[in-house]
Parts: sequence; C-alpha cells; structure tokens
Amino acid sequence: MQTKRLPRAVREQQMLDAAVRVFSKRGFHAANMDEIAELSGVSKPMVYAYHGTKDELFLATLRRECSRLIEHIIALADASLPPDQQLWRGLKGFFEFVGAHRDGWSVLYRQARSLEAFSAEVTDMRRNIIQVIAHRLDVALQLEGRQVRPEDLAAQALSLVGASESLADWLADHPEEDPGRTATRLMNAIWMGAEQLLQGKTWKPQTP
Amino acid sequence: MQTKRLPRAVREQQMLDAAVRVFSKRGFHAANMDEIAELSGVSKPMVYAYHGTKDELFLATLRRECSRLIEHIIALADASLPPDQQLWRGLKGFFEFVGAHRDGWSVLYRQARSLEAFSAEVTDMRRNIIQVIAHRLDVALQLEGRQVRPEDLAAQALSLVGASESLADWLADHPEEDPGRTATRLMNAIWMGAEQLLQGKTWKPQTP
DNA sequence: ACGTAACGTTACGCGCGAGTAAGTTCAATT
DNA sequence: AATTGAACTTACTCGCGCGTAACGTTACGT
Repeated sequence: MQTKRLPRAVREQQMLDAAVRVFSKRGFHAANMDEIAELSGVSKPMVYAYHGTKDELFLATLRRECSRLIEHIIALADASLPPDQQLWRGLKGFFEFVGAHRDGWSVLYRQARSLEAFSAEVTDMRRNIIQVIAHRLDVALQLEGRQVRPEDLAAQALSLVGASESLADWLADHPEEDPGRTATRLMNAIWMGAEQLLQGKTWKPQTP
Repeated sequence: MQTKRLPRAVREQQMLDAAVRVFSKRGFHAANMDEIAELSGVSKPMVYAYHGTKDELFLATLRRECSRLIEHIIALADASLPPDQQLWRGLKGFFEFVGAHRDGWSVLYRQARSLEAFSAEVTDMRRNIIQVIAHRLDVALQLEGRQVRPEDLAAQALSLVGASESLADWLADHPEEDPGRTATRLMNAIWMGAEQLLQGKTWKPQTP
C-alpha cells in the first residue's frame, strides 16, 4: 500500500474506523492490535502512540459510535411532537443508524455489554435513553391526566429498548430490509400491543 | 480441601456448575481453566479429561443451561390455554428461571451471543422460541379470522423476545424483585401496548 | 538548505493461560 | 491380597499477542 503520511487527527479517525471493523468482526479479545494497525494503513506502535492501550482504543471507538447514535436520534425525536410521532421518529432514526453502521452497532452492544471493563459505559448510555423515554411517556400520561408508578414506566421503557435492540440485531443481518419498515413493525408491536394486533388494529405512519 | 474421590458423572456436573459461575463472572476469554478446576474441587487436567477443550466445556455448559430453561418454560405454557394466558405463564416461567439461575442466564446470553464460535448455537435456540411464539400467535389470529404477513408475525415475536431479554437482564441485577411482577409488567408493555397504557388500560393476571 | 519534531518502522521482551506427559493413589473387583 | 483401571496430581511446553525500546524518514518553518 504505502500511502502518504497523514496528520494525526486524520490517522486517529482511520484507526477508529479500523477498530470498529475489527472489534466487530472478531470480538474484543480475539481482535489483535496488529490487524487494526494494518487496516489503518500503519504499524502497531502508531496505534499505541495515538490511542494508548487496547482497552483505551476500545473505549474510544465505543464512545465515538455511541455519540453518533445518540446525536442522530435526538435530532429526530422532537419532544413537542405527539407521543406516537416522537416514538416513530426516534425508532426510525435508530434503525437508520443501525442499518448504516452495522459494525458500530455490534461494537456497542454485542461486545461492550458483555465485558466487565466496559459494560458500565454502555449501561450508562442505555440508562439515559431509558430514562428519557420513561420521562416523555410520563409527560404524555400527565397530559391525559393519568398517573403510573415509576417502576412500571421504567419497565415499559426497558421493554421498548429491549425490543428495539432485538430488531436492530435482526436488521443488522438483513441488508435488504428497509429501516423504516422495521420501525413500523416495532410500532405495531410496542405501541399497539399484541391484543390490538389480534383485533386487527395496526399502526400506520401518518406522514410517510 | 482434599474431598473424597467422586464418580465421573458427579464430577462432570460439578465442573459444569463451576463453569457456569466462572464463565458468567469473568466472561469466556477472561475465565481460566485453573479457576474452574479449583472450583470443581479438582485439578485442571481432570477438566480436560472429562470435558475436552475450553470451547467444548463452554458449549456443554451452554447446552445444559439452555435445555433447562426451555424445559421449564414449555412445561408451563400450555398451547390449549387462551393466548394471553399462554404468554403470561411462559413469561412467568422464563423470569422465574432467570431469577433462580442468574449466572446461567448470563452465560447463555451475555457471553454466548457475542462469540462467533457459539453464537450459532444460541441463535438457533432463540430462533426456535421465536418461531414457536409466532406460530401460536398465528393460531390465535386465525381463530379470530385474521391474517397477518409472516414477517410481521416474526417481528412481533422478535420484539417480545427482545423485551423479555431486556427485563431479564434487569431482573438478574435486582434480587429483591418478584419474577411474577416482572412478568406482569411485560404483559402490560407488550400485550396491552403503549397506546392502551396511555388510555389507562392495564393487564392483570386472571388467576394469581 | 537545514534542523527538528512529528510521522513511521523493525524487532523484541515477556507474561499468561491453554493444553499435555508422566506419574501417583485410591477403591472396587476377582 | 493382588490387580487393575479410574480418579487425580505435579510440573511442565509452547504459542500468541500486548506493549515497548530503539531506530529511520519526511515535511515544514525559518
């Protein structure tokens, strides 16, 4: 290959790009630094020079992918929209991101959550999302004059997130599937509920 | 320690018990065979003699925990019950199992799913469960004279499983929580749906 | 045009843990 | 009580992969 020398900032990003791919393909432990280095078009000590240890490199990739995901979602799910529209847009944004960044998703979840050293990081992020969802649900409920126990709110939000992750996994393995379609399916599952489905009621996006 | 010598069958089970604990505590890679051996009250070569390589040992523990889980669930979710009761009992069985076998659950999911070498195994199991759920849902729909596209059925089942896993994770970290209560919360989330919740409608078990 | 600092390399140290060879002790069978 | 084989141990080998020391090279400011 033998490409040009590059400024640090650029090389750092290339390394993160490489890291995402390798970590997602091999898993944290099986991934080795030489492969990541090679994929960044550079040799191993450079990776250590720019990103420290393997753990630190992993954390860096994790954080980058994570913030990209969050940004993409919050840009879409405007809190002033009606609840189902908020949910719909948020989900659509989420699935679009997963569809477009398969391996980023994999690094975030498959890997990080199962590793003692990193689970705290991703658990925090997850808790934040869940809290936001629970809060918005709470607002919607209060507008209707309802009151629900906090644990039940949390359970609802947790279910939603779990279901989303599950469909996201599936989406990551099905390139041909449209993210919007997946989001719609999830709306039917979580917004309408199984009972409604049995009665033939389905949810449809108002504005396609 | 220096306990008595034990027949192979017994020792094998002790090894699996130890393996579940260590794999769940440390993760597959970080777990080392010496620790598992020690926890089984025996030295490393015995583990190799009885269970082969580390991979094979992991697979053995995975399979044992897995079949225990499945058996426990199908024993409860009788197909002749009405749909919501099937779901309710299946979920209750599932959460009871998770509550009683925390580390078994961890080995099954956190670890196995993120490891290339084992993901196939657990994915197969998962696919089976999803298919069963989708099928029973289909039966229920046909009794109502409805028809739903297979992918939508699958998505509904997938959401349910994802939400269950999510709550199971939460339950595994909250010893004080009653599994039945968690199951009820999930029924509210997935059976009633968020829209119903907003309207103040909740699901309650008929027979406590 | 030349010094220097950032970019980059080759080649190794070293610990850890999977897996094994060779030998020992106990308990059941004859 | 001798035998035999299953249960169990100690004490290694060996490769892999993280992390680094020591050493080149190119761009860029002056």
